[in-house]
Amino acid sequence: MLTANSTSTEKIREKKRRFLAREQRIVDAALELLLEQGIDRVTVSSIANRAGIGKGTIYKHFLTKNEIFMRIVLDYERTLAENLAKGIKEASRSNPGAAAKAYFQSRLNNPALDRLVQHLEARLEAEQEVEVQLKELHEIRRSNVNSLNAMVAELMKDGILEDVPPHYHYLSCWALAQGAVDLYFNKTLDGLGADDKASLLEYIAGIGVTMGNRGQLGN
Amino acid sequence: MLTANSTSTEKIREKKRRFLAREQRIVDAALELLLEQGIDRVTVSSIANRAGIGKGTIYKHFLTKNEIFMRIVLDYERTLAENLAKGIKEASRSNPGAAAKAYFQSRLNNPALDRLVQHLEARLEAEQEVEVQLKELHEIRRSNVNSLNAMVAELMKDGILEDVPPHYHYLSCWALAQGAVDLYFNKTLDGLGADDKASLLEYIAGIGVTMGNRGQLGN
Amino acid sequence: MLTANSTSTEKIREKKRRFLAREQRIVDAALELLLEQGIDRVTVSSIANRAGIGKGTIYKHFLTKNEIFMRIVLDYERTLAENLAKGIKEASRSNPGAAAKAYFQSRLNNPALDRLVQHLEARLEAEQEVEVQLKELHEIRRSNVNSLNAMVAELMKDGILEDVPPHYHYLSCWALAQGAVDLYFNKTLDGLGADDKASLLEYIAGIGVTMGNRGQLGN
Amino acid sequence: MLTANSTSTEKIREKKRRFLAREQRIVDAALELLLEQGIDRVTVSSIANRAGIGKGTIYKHFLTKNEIFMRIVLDYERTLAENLAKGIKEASRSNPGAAAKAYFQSRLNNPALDRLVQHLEARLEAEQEVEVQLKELHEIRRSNVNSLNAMVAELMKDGILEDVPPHYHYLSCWALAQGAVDLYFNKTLDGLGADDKASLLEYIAGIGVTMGNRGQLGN
DNA sequence: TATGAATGAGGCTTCATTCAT
DNA sequence: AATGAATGAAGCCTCATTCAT
Repeated sequence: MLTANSTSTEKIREKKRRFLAREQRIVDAALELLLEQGIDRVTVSSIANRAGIGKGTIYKHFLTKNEIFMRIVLDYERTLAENLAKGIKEASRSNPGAAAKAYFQSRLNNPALDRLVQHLEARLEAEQEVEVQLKELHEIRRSNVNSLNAMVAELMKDGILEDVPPHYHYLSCWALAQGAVDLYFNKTLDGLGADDKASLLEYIAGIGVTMGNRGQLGN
Repeated sequence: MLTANSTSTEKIREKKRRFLAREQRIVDAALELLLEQGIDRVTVSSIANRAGIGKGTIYKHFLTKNEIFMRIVLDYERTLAENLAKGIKEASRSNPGAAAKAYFQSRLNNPALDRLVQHLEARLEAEQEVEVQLKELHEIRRSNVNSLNAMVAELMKDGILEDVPPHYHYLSCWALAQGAVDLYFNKTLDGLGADDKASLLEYIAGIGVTMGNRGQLGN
Repeated sequence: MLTANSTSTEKIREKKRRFLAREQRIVDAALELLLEQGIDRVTVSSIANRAGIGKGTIYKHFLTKNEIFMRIVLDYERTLAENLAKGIKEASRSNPGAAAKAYFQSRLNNPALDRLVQHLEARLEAEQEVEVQLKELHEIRRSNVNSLNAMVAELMKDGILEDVPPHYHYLSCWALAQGAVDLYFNKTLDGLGADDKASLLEYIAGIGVTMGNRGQLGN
Repeated sequence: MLTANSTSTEKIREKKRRFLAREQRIVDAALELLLEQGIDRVTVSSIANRAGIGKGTIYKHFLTKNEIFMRIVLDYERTLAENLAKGIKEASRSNPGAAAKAYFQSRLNNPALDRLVQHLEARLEAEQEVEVQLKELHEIRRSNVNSLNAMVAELMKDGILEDVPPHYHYLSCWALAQGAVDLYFNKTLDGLGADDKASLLEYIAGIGVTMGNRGQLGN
């Protein structure tokens, strides 16, 4: 009996595992295609093809095409939140820029992906069919915002940061990251070599990490 | 004959004038709709309706729908270039941030429009049908780049700016502006009041105007 | 000027005429196919093919496929209402069954069509997309009902009809007609010859015309 | 051996019993859903869910979805035939309307079901995949027809019924019942209260039971 | 010259049926 | 034997573009 039971449990688990693996395959296939061909050119059919499954199977995992896209956005935002959380933990008097650094690294690490996610979100933000997930997205961000507010308040109390409303600091940071990503893909930069591009991003990240610092001015 | 000729010339001119006026009406209508309803919801039909002309007439002015969008992008970029040119002219030892300020003002003046143009460009950059206009767009930017390079080199020679490759300066500026716009529309910020939002943008613009300044460092 | 004007007016009229003619072609094509192949087998594509037009053209005339079907139902009901109205006008002491006769003739004249319309209505009555038209349909019927109530009340006052609620009379009539149509298509009757079928319908119509009559009993 | 054998036989019987029970569960589930949601909205999946079994299992019992529907139609027709047979047995000089009464009661007892079955049959009558069952359906009806013919002939001989072809009598009856059911569900009647509706059906049934009677005429 | 009706490629989604476990 | 994940045919609808008037 015991054996039979555990076998059956295992089977169910195995099934679930495979189901989730396939779901991931769908998301991965979609992501690949989005990066390769652009949002407009990705169809449900092409995703299914790339994932090596039938078109109908996709709809066992996602209610609509937009839900797949939304999933990509949420996954990205969650990873970002994790990295940011780590950075916030490290941030301290001796290392006040840790959070900003973590944030920049996370986003500029794969600029193409970051930019894709931005554009996906822009398209999804008007679709009611993903309203729920959009709320979840904003929830994740709100939670980050709270952590950041706390951290920044601390740094300001220590005189490390300029005394402006806390969110000014990290929102500027965010803006710079966002812009850096767009910059990365701007065709006007195509004249620059890859090395030069990388240095540029580093330079910008440097601005992001120190901007608003009192330290720059003082000691 | 002379009278007749001049009359006929006038007629032709009048015709041209009206033709151009209508073309502008199309572009204006498209822009209105894009801002009101989002890129995905704007159809050629709706543009024609809003412009008060027939759908077919649009195709006397533009070969494709994307050309209308491209036109909006180009118009925007040209205005931006003009404002930047003015700023560059004003920039000097006593007012080193004039260019950056002009740039930020121009873009953050109407963030919705700036963001729209960014997204339009993102969608158009893979379309061959507007290849020519895309080149023109990059040409405008390249020309700005040259002016900026000259200006920045001057400021660096005067010790006002950090000694990094010149384009680092204005590209950072660009990135920050780009990001500020995205920030402005991020749903997570919906908690902030309009006043607070405006202050934030000002704060960011302030960073943009001074970032890279030696002054900060060297006191 | 006058000529030009009248010509232009004519042109517009001609256009409208052709537009409506095409709309009718769509409806006719749909009706043909529905009768030939059954509701389930009729697709928008097949309607377009039969009508000799493109698939997209259909959507210039109807918002959805169901609207075409609804149109057929409404057209039928309107014709029925007209015929009934004529019958009601003719109904009198000396010819009390005129309305019933008109009604039966109208419906049993083309039983296949009548049955189709019944089935179409059954399928459409749950679709919100034709809610408005459904209301219109019920409006037409309600209006018939009022006329009938008046007529029946008159006949009852004259002692020609049994003294039951007025609507009992015509609703029985309706029921019988409805049933006669179904009967006509019942495969079990396939053994009967066409002549016999026709006689049967006549017999049933006879019942319909006289049922509820006092005259039969008392004269 | 004997015991073992009988046990094995029992087991097989038990198996069959359970198999049939499940088959009935499927049919019941389908019927429930059809009545609740309408034909178009019932899917094989939903039937399986409601029956509490897997989708695949349904295909151990029925070759196609339409076969389930066909089964419902046949079951209904068989019940109807039984009730009619009882009515025919009771029909006599002193109670000539027994058959008609039985028929009306059977059909008007649950109008929703009756109407559903009509619509199911209409959809199935063109499907070859249920050709065999359709023949069976018609066979049941033909058998009824023979009994009815005999009965009506008897009543006519006794001068109770009008002297028209025998099938005229019961087919009129059928038609009226069919129509009464449709009537019951017609949205135009929604103004009537439930009581009034019931009275109406009774009135119609009354017509059905006596129509064609000589008694009416001959007083 | 301006028009807008006509077009049809192409996208998304549903669901009856199959089949490996 | 029962299951339900996978399948893909088939249908509806949109909209950029064309072209006859």
